[in-house]
Amino acid sequence: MTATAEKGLPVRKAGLKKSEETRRRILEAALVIFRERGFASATMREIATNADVAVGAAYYYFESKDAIVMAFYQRAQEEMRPALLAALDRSRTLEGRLRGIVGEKLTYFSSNRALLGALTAHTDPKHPLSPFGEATTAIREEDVALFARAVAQSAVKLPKNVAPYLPRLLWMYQMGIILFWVYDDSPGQARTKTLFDGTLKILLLTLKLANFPLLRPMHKLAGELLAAVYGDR
Amino acid sequence: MTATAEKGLPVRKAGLKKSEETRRRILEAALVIFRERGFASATMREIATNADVAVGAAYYYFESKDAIVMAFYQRAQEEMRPALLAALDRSRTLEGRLRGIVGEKLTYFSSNRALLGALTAHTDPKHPLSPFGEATTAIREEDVALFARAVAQSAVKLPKNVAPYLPRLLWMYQMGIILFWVYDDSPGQARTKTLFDGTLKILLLTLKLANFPLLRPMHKLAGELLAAVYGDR
DNA sequence: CCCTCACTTTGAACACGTTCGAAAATGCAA
DNA sequence: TTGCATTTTCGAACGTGTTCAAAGTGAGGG
Repeated sequence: MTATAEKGLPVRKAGLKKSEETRRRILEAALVIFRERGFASATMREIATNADVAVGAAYYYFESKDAIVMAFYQRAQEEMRPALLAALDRSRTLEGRLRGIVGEKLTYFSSNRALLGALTAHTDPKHPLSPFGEATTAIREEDVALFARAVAQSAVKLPKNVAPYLPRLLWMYQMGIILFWVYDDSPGQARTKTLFDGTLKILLLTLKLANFPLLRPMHKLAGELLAAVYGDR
Repeated sequence: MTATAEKGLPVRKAGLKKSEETRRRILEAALVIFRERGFASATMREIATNADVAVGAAYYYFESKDAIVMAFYQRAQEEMRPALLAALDRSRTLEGRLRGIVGEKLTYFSSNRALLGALTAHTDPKHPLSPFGEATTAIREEDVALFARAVAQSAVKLPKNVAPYLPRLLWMYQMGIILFWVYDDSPGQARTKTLFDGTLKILLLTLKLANFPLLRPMHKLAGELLAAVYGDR
């Protein structure tokens, strides 16, 4: 080890203004190029050049090229927060709230659809950009909490053994919709709208039907399965 | 363009024995290293060295590092074919057949779980290794046909509007199970077994319940949705 | 025997993401 | 101001996947 700073986490004393400016400039330069020519074909050298720094500087502020996308994602999470919370207030029904959440997200990301692809591209939980990995735990949990609130005061009554998993299941569902959207080539991503409308109806119908006695064996199975796979947390 | 051969597709005259031997040697060397240290950290130079050729030769036989994994996948498909067909004959019930198919696959890949991860890691249909992409169309369609046969003479009766999609849905389901298995850290991948058993029960129960009049609105929704999303093919 | 021509093999070279030692800039206490 | 530690910047260098012009190989025809 040398005298170099350890992780790009300045010790916060003075001069934090200027360095934040630089970090911001690099991020912005990167996003412009990402949007223009895609994540893969963007070059760290080019990003650095456009931000008027040397490559090394880019790596002083961002651990890796992936980390830049991650920073974009984190910023998105912060910027979307108010709109998402507002969406919860706008409607009391689960349907309205889910429409609100997913709608807000797709709107927010609409000009960055390809870039979002860099995030959804990795299934492997060990990959730093995977939506299922450790690196994204914080964001994911905040999101799950949002769905928990969406469910909380709405009129959905579920069997006790599946209810605790509903927020996580809804998060998964939302993830699927977004994933589909990212790779949806239809004009205006019309197919995603169809998919969302259709699956949402089915979802709500399923929740309603869940209380019929006929489906009791189903609850039991589902509850046991969820407990086993998710563990106890 | 030079006098170089165009695509690694020899014109078949003489000497095809030797070149196939070389191709095989490269593939084998690569697989050994992939299994030992994973796909990512394996090096084309190392693969070439272990196969007693120069890097260039490796690229003469395989378009890319990814293409080597693809070759592994194609070989797997061929080698598994008899066992999969046998599994269909072994049982007449859908449950038995699904268990057979998934069981055979997981058994076959058990010594290459990490390597399979290189294939399942990519969601993006444009990625050459994505299970959903064009590059894997042939393999995917053969697989879907297998599920079609599995459904064909079994006793499942489904509403006419969803039945045509069942093979593709089952393929998706299987894909999900395999994906879970690839990243399943539990000892002996026990969680995957739990997941498979549980979801399979739910799946079969759903198919049974599908004929109850109560669920008619569900069929309608599902049928319309599937038609819209899958298109007409 | 040697020439031809397609097939095969070679390894230097390229662009990429990333690392790192060192220098420059900055901030602060004396 | 000076001296010193910390933060920031730099860019050459490394290992990677991949490309490509050049050279090697060998079977069949002259």
